[in-house]
Amino acid sequence: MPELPEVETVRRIVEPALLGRRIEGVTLRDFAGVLESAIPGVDPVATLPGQSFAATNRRGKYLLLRLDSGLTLIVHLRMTGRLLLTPTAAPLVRFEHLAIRLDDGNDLRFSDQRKFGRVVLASDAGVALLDSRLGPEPGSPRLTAASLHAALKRRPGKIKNALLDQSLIAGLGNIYVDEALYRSRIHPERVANTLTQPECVSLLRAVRHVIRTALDNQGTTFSTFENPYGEAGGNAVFLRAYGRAGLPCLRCGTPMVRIVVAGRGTTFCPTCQPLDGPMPPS
DNA sequence: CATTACCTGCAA
DNA sequence: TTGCAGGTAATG
Repeated sequence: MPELPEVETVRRIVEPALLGRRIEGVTLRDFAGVLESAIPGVDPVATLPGQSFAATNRRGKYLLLRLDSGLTLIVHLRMTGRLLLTPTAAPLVRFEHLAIRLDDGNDLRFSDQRKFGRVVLASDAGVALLDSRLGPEPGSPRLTAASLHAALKRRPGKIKNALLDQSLIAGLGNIYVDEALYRSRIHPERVANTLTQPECVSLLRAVRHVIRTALDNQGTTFSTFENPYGEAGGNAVFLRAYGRAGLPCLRCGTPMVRIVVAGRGTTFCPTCQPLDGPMPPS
């Protein structure tokens, strides 16, 4: 489940491999829908060859590969998408739907066993539109406990739903939302607009901690995530909530509970994360 | 606001 | 054989 740390891990690896490289050819296989155009009348397969990679950026869970023409390939891995750097000579394997041939003997390939991920060719206007739909990055100085508190005040739904909303904060997904709520001792079903200012301070600190830790460990590989060289991330051993249903809470020993919130499997500690708010001092 | 569709490998 | 995994768009 690639979230911000996984996508940023991918970006940091592909950047040195792509900058200055020229696209020599584009191959689409059975699932041609993986490559889309957001520009009417522009066919990516015809347009991409000859263009070179000029910059890489990331916004939330979107990877932005900017070309010297000013166009950008917007990549979203969704759940099982992978961006791979592979020698051109290596045969395309199952699930590799798109191969972008570079001028150094390597391919940039997009693999996805579930056909949810996309690579979209967009103009600067398309990138700006995407940017406008997303909230601040977790590390942005524009995001403060006060701004988070104010935004949550307008949210009558559950805090987990709010944190999964990319227009509130960009880049969080199921894993890091559960981790951040566990660290800040907030029940995932707490009504967002009831969070106190101190809870928002704690929650934002927790969000930044779990994202930074995952980045430091090149992302979480729970089942499928791999970086562009096929290597797993090292953050799974640092997870304290996600995937631990039925196991003892690492703080108090209470068995962790699994519920469904926002249609997602959600793991939390019923003792450390009470629905009625912060625990009174003991 | 919440829930479902999309998709398919895999565990139970 | 069934249902779970989940990011996002679409739907209720």
